[in-house]
Amino acid sequence: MLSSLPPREREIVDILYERGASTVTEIGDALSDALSGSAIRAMLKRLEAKGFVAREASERGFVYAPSVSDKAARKSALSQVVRVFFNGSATSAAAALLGMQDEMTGADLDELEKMIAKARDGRMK
Amino acid sequence: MLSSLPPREREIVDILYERGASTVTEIGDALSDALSGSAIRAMLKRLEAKGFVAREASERGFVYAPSVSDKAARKSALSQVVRVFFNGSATSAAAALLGMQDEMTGADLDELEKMIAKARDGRMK
DNA sequence: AAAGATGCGCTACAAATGTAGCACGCTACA
DNA sequence: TGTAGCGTGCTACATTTGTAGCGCATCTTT
Repeated sequence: MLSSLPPREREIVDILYERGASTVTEIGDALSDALSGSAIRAMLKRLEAKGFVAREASERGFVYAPSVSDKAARKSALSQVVRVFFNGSATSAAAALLGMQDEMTGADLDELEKMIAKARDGRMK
Repeated sequence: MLSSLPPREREIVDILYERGASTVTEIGDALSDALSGSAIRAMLKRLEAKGFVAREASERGFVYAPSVSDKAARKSALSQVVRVFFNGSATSAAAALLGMQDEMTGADLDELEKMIAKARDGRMK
């Protein structure tokens, strides 16, 4: 599980999920505080050993990417938050999301409504 | 920030948010793998030093609780996930929540719709 | 081809984390 | 009234993290 990673390693995989496959240099730029390249590489090596990231050679050196699918990682992260902070209620979580209005446009709301309708359809079998 | 905690400490504060104020023994029970009481106490001590938990004496010994408000913690956790996994789109995140249907009842969906309507009202000022 | 840049993988090491053991004080109850 | 049980606070120690430095290839650029 992602949440079982130490802070720095965690930060790095987060960056990887956030911006997709990246090189060491790119990761360095995205990092909250500047680290030496070798430090980053050492982290990545551990992450690789633990099976959280995979790397692939390319022109500009190695590019690193999370080895757990975005989908799975999302789901895991979400259920984690739902369980810990919302007493297991996905609804409450969604409601809280709604509350963060600044991050939601009117169009977003429309779309969400559609999804609800759809979910409702799916549910009545 | 919570996410900057090492795995075990993280697990402990999660437990605290999940079940509210708890004693060392209760935390021990909730832990994924059994730890000695003193180990847990050492963790809590560090957490306390870092300002993440506060303790209060009571009949049955000390009870520990998160010192960051649930509300703030929720918000922080949520934006974290939204940023990392949903490209900053709260909507997408909410949609994903919808997708986890097993965790949503029909009544939940109704309620959500109401909240959307409300959010829409709030937005057109 | 000399002289910089890059990018890479060690190795090394300080600091933080994870955990247990010990000794102490306060019940409770045989 | 001693002894068995908790809950507590050290202290100590093994492991894991976090980070930098060095030396080696490449790739550029004169």
